[in-house]
Amino acid sequence: MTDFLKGLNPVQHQAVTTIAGPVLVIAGPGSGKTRVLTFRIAYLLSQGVKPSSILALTFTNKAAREMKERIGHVAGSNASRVWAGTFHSLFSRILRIEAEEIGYPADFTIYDTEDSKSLIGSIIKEWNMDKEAYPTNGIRNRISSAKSNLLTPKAYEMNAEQMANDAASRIPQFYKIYTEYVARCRKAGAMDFDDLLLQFFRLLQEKPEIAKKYRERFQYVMVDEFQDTNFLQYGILKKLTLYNGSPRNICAVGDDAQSIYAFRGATIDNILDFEKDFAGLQTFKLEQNYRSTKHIVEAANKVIGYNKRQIRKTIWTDQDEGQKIKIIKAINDTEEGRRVIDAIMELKTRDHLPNHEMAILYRTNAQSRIFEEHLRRHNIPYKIFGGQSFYQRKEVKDLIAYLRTVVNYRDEEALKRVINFPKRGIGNSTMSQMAELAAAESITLWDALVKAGPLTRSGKSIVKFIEMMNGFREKTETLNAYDLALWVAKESRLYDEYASDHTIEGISRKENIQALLDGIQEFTESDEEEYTGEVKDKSLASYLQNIALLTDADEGVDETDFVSLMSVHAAKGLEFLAIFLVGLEEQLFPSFMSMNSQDEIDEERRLFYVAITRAKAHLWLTFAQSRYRYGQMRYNEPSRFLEEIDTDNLEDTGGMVQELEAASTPKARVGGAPRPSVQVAASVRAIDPATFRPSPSNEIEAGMKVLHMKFGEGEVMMVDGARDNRVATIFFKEIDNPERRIMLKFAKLMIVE
DNA sequence: AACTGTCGGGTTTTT
DNA sequence: CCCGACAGTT
Repeated sequence: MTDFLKGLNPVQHQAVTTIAGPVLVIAGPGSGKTRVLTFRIAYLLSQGVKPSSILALTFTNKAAREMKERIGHVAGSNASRVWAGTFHSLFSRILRIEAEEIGYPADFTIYDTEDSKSLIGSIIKEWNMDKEAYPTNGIRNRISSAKSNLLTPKAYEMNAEQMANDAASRIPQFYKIYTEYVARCRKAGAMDFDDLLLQFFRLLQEKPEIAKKYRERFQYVMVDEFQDTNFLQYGILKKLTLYNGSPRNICAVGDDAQSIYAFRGATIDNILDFEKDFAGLQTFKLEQNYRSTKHIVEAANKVIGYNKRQIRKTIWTDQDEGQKIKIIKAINDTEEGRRVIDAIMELKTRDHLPNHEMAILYRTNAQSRIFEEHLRRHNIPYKIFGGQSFYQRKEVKDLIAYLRTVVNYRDEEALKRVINFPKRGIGNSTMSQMAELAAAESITLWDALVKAGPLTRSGKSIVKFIEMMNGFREKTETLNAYDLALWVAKESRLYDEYASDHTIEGISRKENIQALLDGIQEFTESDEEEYTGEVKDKSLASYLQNIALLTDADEGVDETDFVSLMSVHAAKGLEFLAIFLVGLEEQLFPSFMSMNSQDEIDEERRLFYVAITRAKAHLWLTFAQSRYRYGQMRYNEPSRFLEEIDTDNLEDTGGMVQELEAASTPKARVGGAPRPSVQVAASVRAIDPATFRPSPSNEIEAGMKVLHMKFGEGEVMMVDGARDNRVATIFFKEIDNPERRIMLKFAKLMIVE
């Protein structure tokens, strides 16, 4: 019955079979984390736990799907009835049932980021506020973070610290926008992404009998990637598992070293608080890495050692040394692409690696283009994950907006999107009037349109539009989701609008509309809920709520053997035989947006750690000396993270190792003697990256005092070599082995005097 | 109301 | 470079 446990190592075994009470599993990369999670569920099932009383929360749909599939392998058909899915998807499903309890319609719509920004933009415009001072993006982030910290608009206004902060940031009106935003979402019968968590929290908080229902139902709660949970998500977990008489069966799995969503409010404080909140917590550390070879594991350990705050653990492997990590230095971004594809071709022909064992990872999605071009040129099948998802394309959103308006006439953002597309003579000035009317009479935008009637020239168009939409609404009674969507696409003239466009873009738009319709049809035909295994609600409203949470278009790829291209964030949790981590340059990785504090740099470093630990056997690190950015050629230095890898783990090709060594390690050692490890003494005072401005290398001369980010203050003893090859001997008094030879081309030094 | 051209700004990671 | 916002024109 529990034969499947045999393949586990002792710690894994304990983590799987300790099912009573709170459990924390700290799981290093490649340590069999997913295995532990899935086996744990299988073990619960084997012990007679009902599948529907297990709640398994993940962060991505992909992770959830994979988990269910793997439970299926171990536990059979029971697996499909386990509630396994993302926080957002599972809670939205519950909210759909319970929404009316907290004043939302069951057919509430979900505002995506674009809708939220658009709504904030409208508010700022309607109130004639300065949009320089109140940028929609920043306001949205602030609202999101307020919600994630359980600060309601009222609590926000009462919070002196927040208000002082806003005053100092010259956005004293922020709380008013926040208040209005929340009111407008409510009026529109809409929840944004954060609401899916926040409203569920409120439900548990304010409705004891409902809280009781879900507490009784979810006897076993499991959370994957616990390091990425925010305050609100942890709050929900506590609501579900901490109450009088609770069995407190909660199991959190995570790795502080892989926390990469701090920018979104995730905090590893949750891991630290977990111990305090759940007395008797049992902690298991999975430290053996089964994924990668020694060179990769050693490099990863070395790099992450530069981070300050972390939970102590030792990741080790008993695998072979394996191949050393290869570095590619390219002249520019085009050459970087070419050389990565050359390496891919070599892996294919010489090592016979299939495409699906190779991935190109980058910091920003925008970097994918060049690799795409080269792959296409070589006829290598590839798939890009992330980036603009199918459901975010204009034409797809247009049709969805029609459907949203049909389902929920209060949905203001959807209404604004469709009212004059295709053009029907209802322009901006009319809509501004309507918005004013709606505000003045406290009615919805839709009701304002109805009320306006045929008073002006545009009024006739409005009446026609309303009649059309009402016609659609009546059809919901008789048509299924697919037939209705088809009817709407045709009747609204949206389909014709795209079909009459014969440019390449237009054709692809039409195809996307078609693909969306196909997707709706598929939805109406399958019977089981993907994440809960329950009988599916096939209404149009249910469909819309479903797709609002999808990011990757799960379009079936014709090819099954493709090279994967994705951001490092998207790669979390995955593994490949060969990884190409590209664009390793200062400003890009670490990103210039995240160089303002030590904490931000540390998060970038964790991201780098996540990236390199995806590789099982082959790892390439590449950088370009120049690349196009905002239409201009930019020159960047190699990423600091390259210097942080021990040169012993790097393959010596093209002189790269010497260059990096010169940049960051002591003078060349003799023969094969063990080299002193590059330990930075703890006494080096922290240098604030914000004020650190490297001086041009050609200005550095003997006798100067300089600052180095890692080594602190130093005195230049001498400089030898010429132009590009100038090497300085510098005495850094704050570190062990104070005398360092540094290749000026690579080092970042700031002249002090 | 709709279309056209110009200007200036931003520019990360994701449910 | 690639958007979107805006002003000016039809």
